[in-house]
Amino acid sequence: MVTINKTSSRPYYEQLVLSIKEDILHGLLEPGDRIPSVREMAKQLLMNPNTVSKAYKVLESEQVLVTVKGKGTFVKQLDEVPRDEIRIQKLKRQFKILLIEAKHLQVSEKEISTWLAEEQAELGGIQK
Amino acid sequence: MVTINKTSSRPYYEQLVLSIKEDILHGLLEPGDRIPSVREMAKQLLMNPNTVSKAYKVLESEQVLVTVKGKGTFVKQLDEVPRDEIRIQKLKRQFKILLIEAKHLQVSEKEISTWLAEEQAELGGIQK
Amino acid sequence: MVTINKTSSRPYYEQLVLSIKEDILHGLLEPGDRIPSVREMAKQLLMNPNTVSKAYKVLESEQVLVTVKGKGTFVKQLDEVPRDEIRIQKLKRQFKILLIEAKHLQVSEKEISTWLAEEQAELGGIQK
Amino acid sequence: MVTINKTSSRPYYEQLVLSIKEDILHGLLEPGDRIPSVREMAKQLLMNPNTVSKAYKVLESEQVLVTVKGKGTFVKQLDEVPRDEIRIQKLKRQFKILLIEAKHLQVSEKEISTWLAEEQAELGGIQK
DNA sequence: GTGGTCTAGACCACC
DNA sequence: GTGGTCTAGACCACG
Repeated sequence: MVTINKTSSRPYYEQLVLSIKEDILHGLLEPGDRIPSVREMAKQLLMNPNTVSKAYKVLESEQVLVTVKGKGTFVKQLDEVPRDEIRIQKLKRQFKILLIEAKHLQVSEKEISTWLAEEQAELGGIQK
Repeated sequence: MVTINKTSSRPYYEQLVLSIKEDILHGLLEPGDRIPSVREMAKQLLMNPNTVSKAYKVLESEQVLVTVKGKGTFVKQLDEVPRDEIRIQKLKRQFKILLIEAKHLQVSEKEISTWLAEEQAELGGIQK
Repeated sequence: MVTINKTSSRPYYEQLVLSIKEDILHGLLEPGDRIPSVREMAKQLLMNPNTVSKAYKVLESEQVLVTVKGKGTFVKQLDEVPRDEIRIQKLKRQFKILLIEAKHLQVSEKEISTWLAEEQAELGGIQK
Repeated sequence: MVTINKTSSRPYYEQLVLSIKEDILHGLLEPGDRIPSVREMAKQLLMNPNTVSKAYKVLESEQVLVTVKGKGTFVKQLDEVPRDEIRIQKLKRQFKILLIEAKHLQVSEKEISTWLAEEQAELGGIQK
C-alpha cells in the first residue's frame, strides 16, 4: 500500500513515514503487525535501505513502531503512550499557517470544515 | 509588525512571507499600501537583503504583492485574482497530512475544530 | 519466574541474563540450586537454544552460574568471588551516564534518590 | 572538550551525544551558544560528517539543540520544555538494571549513594 | 535472515 | 559557508 512519489520535493523518508502512519489509521497495519524488513521495503520501493531505515527510526522515536534487532520492526499500540504536548503545540502552529495560506487562496471557512469532515471520515480508524 | 525569530528552524524568508500574509489578514496592511523597500526591510529586520528579496519574490509570484518599477512594492487586492486550484489542492493535501499527525498524537476531532475556530476568529480580517 | 518480553528492543539473551540475576536477588534462586538445562529453558521460554546458551555463557563468565559437566548448571555463592574492580568501574561510568540523562530530563536529585531507595527495598535480598 | 573513544563499543554518535550533554551540564556550553558545524566537528574528531550529523539530529529530537539550516546548530534552553515522562520511565528502568548489576558485583548501597553524591556535585550546573 | 553503525561522496536549500 | 537528503557499500550484533 506504501508508495513513494519520486518527483515530490518531500524527502522520501518523510513520505514513507506518512504513508505508514496512514496505513495504520486505515487499519491496513495493526498493532503487533510486522512491517516489511528494511531491505525488502527498499527493494520494493526502489530506494536505498538507509533511507528506509531512517524512516523506521523516525517512526520509532515517535512511538509508532518498535524495532527488535534480528527480528524486525513492529507496529505499536497507538494510545498506550502519554500525549506529547510539545509536538501537539507544533502541530497547532502548523494548522495556523495552513489557515493563513487558505485565506490567501480564497478558501472559505466552510470549505475547510468540509475538508476536515471528509478526511476525518476517511481516516477514523483506530480512535474509539 | 513583521518580526523574525532567529532561532526558529523555519527559513527566514518563509517567516517573512508568512508574517506579511498575516499582517494583511489582520488588516495591518491593506490593499494598495506600499511596503518598505528590500533595503529598508533588511535594515529593520537585521537581515541580508537577498533574503528579503527572496521573500518579496515569493509573494509576488503568489499574487500577494506587486512591484512597480521605480515606485515600490504594493499590497494587492486579495480577490482580484482567480482562485489557484492547483495550490488549493496542495493545501488540501497538507491538511490531510496534519490530520494524520493529529490522530497519531491523539488529538481529537473536537480539539482540531476548536483550534480552527479560534484561529479563524483571530484572523478573520478581510474575508467576511 | 523467568520471563522474556518478545516486544522489547533488548536482546533476548540479555533479558534472560537479567531475569536470572533478579531471581537470585529475590531469593527465588539460591546458591547451589540447579537451574533448568539449556534445552528445558529454551522449551519453556519458546526460545532458540542457542540464545539460552549464550545467556548461560555470559552468566558463567560473570561468575553467577557454574556448569558441572554431566551434572548441570548451578547458582554460585555471590560473595565467594573477589570483587571485579574493572566491571565496577564500568558500572560507575554507566551510573554517571544515567545521571546526565536524568538532568537533561529534568529529574531532580531527590527523585533519583527515591527511585534508588524503592528499588533497593524491592531487591534487598541477599545483601544485608 | 568533546572527545571520542574509538575503541569503545559505544557508537561514536552516542558518545558525541553524551559528551555534548555533559558539556552543557558543566556549563561549557550555554543556551544560545553555537556548537561547531558538522564539518568542523567531524574534522576535529576525525570522523565522518554523517556521523556527527546523526548525533546532532538525536540531540535535536531530544530538545537539546536546535538547528537552523544555513546558520548552524545551537544549544537550547534546558527547562523550557515539559518533562518527557516516557523517557523518564525508561530511565527508571535503566536505574533498576544497574542496581541489579551492582548487587551482583557486591557494590553496597552505601557505595552507590556515594557515587551519586559525587557525580551530582560534579554535574550540578544548570539546575536551579 | 534481521536491524545498527560507519564511511565516502554527490547534490540541494538556505544565508 | 551552513545543514539535509540520498546513494552505495562495508562490517557487526542478534536470532
